[in-house]
Amino acid sequence: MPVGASPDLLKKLDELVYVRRRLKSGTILYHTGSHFHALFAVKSGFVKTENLHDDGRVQISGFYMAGEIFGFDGIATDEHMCTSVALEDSEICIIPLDRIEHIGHELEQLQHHFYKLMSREIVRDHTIMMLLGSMHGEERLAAFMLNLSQRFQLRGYSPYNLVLRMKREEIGSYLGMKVETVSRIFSKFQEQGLLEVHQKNIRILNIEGLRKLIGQHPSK
Amino acid sequence: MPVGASPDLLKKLDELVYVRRRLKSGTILYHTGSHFHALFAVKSGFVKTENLHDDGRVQISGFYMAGEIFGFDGIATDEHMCTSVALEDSEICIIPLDRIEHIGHELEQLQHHFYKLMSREIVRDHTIMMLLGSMHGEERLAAFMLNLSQRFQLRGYSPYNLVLRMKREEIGSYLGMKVETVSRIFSKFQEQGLLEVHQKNIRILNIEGLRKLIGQHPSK
DNA sequence: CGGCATCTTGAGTTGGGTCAATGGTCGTGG
DNA sequence: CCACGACCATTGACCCAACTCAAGATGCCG
Repeated sequence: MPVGASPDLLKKLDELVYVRRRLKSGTILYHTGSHFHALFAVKSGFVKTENLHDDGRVQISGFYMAGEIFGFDGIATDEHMCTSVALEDSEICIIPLDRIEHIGHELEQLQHHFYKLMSREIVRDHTIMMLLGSMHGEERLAAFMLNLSQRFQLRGYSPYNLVLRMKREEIGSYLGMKVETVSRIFSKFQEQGLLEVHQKNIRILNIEGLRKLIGQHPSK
Repeated sequence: MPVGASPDLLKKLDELVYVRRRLKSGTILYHTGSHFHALFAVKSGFVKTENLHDDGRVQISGFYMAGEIFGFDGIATDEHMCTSVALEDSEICIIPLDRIEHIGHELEQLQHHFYKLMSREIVRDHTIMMLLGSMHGEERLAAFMLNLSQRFQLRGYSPYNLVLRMKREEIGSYLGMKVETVSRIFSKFQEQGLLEVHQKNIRILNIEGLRKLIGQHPSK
């Protein structure tokens, strides 16, 4: 699920960075319809991207943490097709696409790296589609926690003590369920000794238990 | 939702095509884990891509018709992350990625075209996520029919008389619901005079009605 | 300390799943 | 040309996971 970048690539990215920018929590970086001019790399903090439907429904399509890149949605039509919002005070790097394409022209490997990044985003999306299309609530939340845990570890944080940056409602939107359901499942996981939940602080007590949960009800 | 290519691009693609290949209905073109070596353009016919979970669950992640390109899932790790299957006798073109990258090196516009194609796939996936995460069965099927209609039109077929190439079960897998539910909703749409359903032949009688259906139950 | 947002929990409802039976359609072989 | 069998689609009856509505609980910030 994570869309990350190797340290190697990150070094090269430094040459691409146009500006760094600080975002207050809640800041909208771009929204649906705004002109695409660059990709964004999360330097620190947490960002969500969400798709808004006319009738007011919202679907969160991604959460991005330090080291991850987002904004690929804007390349197709030169207009962003979703909205990105900082979930906490964050710092992001702005990477104009034409610069990638230009430097990629000289540095064939960089071009390939960017194809890989986009492909990874596609694979990640397919994972979410699998989750939304064929898993039960408990499996979805378990998969989500495991994914976060893995990404935290990748970024040098503990894979067991997570601090969620999003609220329950946002988790629900991402996983295709209502706040109440998210809350109930958290409680259930706690009763089962899988997690310890204190607000946004989650401690994973039984990671194997979470793993085994997925694929338990191969019904749906 | 569609991932297509402009006629302009298609012309350039001709230079990239390595081989054409005929596929019998049911042929697997690549499967999860197989080595990635090329992208594929549908010349004629119909192809699906599906993600398989260990426990046997299947999630169809895309349907591709003439003029559309698939296989981007393999770029991330040089291994395909899903399985592609021909839904009817089809003809496809094989486009090695290194050739794209090479020619793209000379022809900057081509490189940009490919970024656009991948971005379009990402945007399409987000649409499906929205559908799976926040729509009811009826809305999903309505959105699916409208999307197919639009793609048929784009390829020069009637947008009203559709011949489905996939079975109900596959529609269900794509839309995150069971065969029976797909069938029930088709029947309901027919009763309401929105569609005329004869097996895989669907006639759209009231396209506006279908559109209005989406966003009707902004609940979920 | 008060006010507001977020989170949790309970009770009742329902959309869509499960299971089971029936009905069509098509391809094959007698 | 018709009969058989395999596969696919439809329909009905029943059930359950997740939704809705409503009430509290908890935590955060001025």
